[in-house]
Amino acid sequence: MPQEGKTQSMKGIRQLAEHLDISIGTVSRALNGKPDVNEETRKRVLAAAEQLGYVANQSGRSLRQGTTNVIGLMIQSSRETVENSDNFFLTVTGGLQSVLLRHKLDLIMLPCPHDEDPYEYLKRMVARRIVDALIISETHRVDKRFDLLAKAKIPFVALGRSLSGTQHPWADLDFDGVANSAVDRLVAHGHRRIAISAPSSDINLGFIFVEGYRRALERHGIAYDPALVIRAKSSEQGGYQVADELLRLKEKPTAVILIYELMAIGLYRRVMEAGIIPGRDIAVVSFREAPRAKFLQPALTCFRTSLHDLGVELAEILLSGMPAYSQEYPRKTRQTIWPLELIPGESDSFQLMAAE
Amino acid sequence: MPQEGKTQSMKGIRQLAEHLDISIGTVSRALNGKPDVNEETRKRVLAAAEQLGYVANQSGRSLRQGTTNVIGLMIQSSRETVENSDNFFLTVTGGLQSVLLRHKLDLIMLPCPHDEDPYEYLKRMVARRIVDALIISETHRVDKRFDLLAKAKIPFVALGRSLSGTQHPWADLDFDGVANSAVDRLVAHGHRRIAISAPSSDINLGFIFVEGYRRALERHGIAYDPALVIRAKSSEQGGYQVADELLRLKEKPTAVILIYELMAIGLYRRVMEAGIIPGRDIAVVSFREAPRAKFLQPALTCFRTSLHDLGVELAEILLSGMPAYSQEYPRKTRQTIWPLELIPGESDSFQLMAAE
DNA sequence: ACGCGTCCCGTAAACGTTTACGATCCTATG
DNA sequence: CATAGGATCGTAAACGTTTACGGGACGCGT
Repeated sequence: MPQEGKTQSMKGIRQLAEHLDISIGTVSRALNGKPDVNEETRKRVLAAAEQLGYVANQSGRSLRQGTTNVIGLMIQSSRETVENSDNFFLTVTGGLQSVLLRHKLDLIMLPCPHDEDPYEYLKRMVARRIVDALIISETHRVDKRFDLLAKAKIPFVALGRSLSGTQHPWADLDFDGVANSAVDRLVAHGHRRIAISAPSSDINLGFIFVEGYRRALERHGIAYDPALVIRAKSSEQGGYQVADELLRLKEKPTAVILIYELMAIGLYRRVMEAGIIPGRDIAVVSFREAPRAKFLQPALTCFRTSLHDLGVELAEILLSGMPAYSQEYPRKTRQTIWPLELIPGESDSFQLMAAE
Repeated sequence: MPQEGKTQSMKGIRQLAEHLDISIGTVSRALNGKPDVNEETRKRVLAAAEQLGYVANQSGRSLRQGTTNVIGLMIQSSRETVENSDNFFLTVTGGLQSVLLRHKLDLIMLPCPHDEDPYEYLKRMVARRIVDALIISETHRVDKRFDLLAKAKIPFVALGRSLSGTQHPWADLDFDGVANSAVDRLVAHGHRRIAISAPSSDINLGFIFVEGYRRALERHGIAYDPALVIRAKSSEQGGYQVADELLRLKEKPTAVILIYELMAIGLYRRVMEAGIIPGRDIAVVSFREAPRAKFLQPALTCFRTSLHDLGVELAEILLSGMPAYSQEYPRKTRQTIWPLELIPGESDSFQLMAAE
């Protein structure tokens, strides 16, 4: 056999078949691991495919079997959510891929433009049938996207819970737990007047975080004071602003809970401008652990989680909802509250004196 | 005609055709704006498609015309590059989409997993024929991906220049210019001993940045001292480390150029620990303008650019290389060095005394 | 009456796969 | 020997589009 055609055109499975002098059907079966094919011919086919660099045309395959083998992760680019910063999504993506790739499922990210309605964007993507299933993020408290996906019968999982009527699968960080642990810890250190910062309560995260905080206070018999809830952006400036507003209060808090560790930089600065030293005069606890949290002085007490593993969890929830994979990923519950672990620093390690 | 079937199955263009009692070919032509169709029937078809929610199946269309109408933006998730932080990619993506969407081209992001070779990943994506064209980022100084794409004849543009033999299209931030302007400005303020921080010179950015710096010094008749080039990570810790290394030098620099504004936070802290005050005892200039740059004290002198517009530029370069769009985006040159603008702060605003 | 051009539309063939079905060969069993 | 049945393979029909091609209807000029 002549050794020509190393990198020739390779039009498709048909050429591969006649190069091997085998029927096109057998080649397809060989490539896809179907049973009705001699092991030796399968070897030959795979070898030839490798050598000629043949890869099945995705369009043809999709058209025939109605499936694309692509999973979409829809993201927005609003700056309001804490998740946007850093490489939150890329880390989660890593976890997602680590399980999806095992099933030859490719992950793509679908970035919804600023100026387009996420609902309309999603509708287009769904209609185009470019993905088999979806992961949607930055869910709002009421989010039409759930109904759309349910009606279109396309499997999905949400990164972030919602209050939608239909029970849909989701995984979400345990912001409730974070707020609880933070309050518990601060109360144990003697604090009674604890402030919190959070994004707008329209964003689900903002709602849940403050709810957890409120209930934790209640549990400790501390009155909930709306003045201690500061809505701010999740940035250094946001932190600065939080400190600024807190300093204006008549009864100043002795502790503050932040939603994003970058805010601590601004908060530290602002309170120090006022002669107040974090970790001595005011306690600070923050979601979410990042290298810079330990870099601050005093080191920030914060909450850690593995976003990679959260991605794994999301992928498993998603696959459990796809008929082709559901027996491989059986599940009792398809809603996960993802735990976080408190990493003690020195920003809240002092004990408050008895006197209020 | 019965008003049923508002949200019925809608199998495809065939159903739409027989619902309208028109041939399938005409429907297709009507939808795609082809000439050979009566304007009135076109109206009818469009109305019916809208009402029934019909959208062409992408697989079928792709199969037939060999094009997917999807553009891919390949990204990695290495933390070594400055571009990874913040929402660099999301901002560029916005610019890309603003022009691509006008041509009904959808943009998807292709995240290459940590543990996969970018070259192999790209090969898979190309072979799958999931995108018509590609934007690749985080290019290395020698990058096999260019040859792969050239051989596969798939249009692409690189975000970041390279030294590949084949002349490929790219757009890149003007790091050379940044280094030049920074040096010029610092020299004008009386500095002669100027340090610089950059990522590894394997990354193209690291190479170019330092090269620009070296040539600028030369131009001013200042000797290039390798001890003043600090390779560090683009993070707070990196900035801290840079300061740390600089403080160890016998002849300490009076100014430092950073590659990433977040590094300034760490650098500020470290030098202040040593009793050195930024903006008074040492000048700091940094790429790249971000909200936090103005938030620092003293406010950081840095370089600004519109990443959105960079995305627009990238998209136009890309389209100019695609036969179907090239007449709409004629171009003389398909390589762009994207300018940045210096935003003066107070971190380098002092004049150095004559004595060295 | 005839030819010709224009406008619109229907027909059918492709695009590259997968897969149901049937055909062939071979072996084992009665 | 006859038959059953498993192993392996070839054939052809789908999947939903787009588009080249041809044809009918009509108007207009000769």
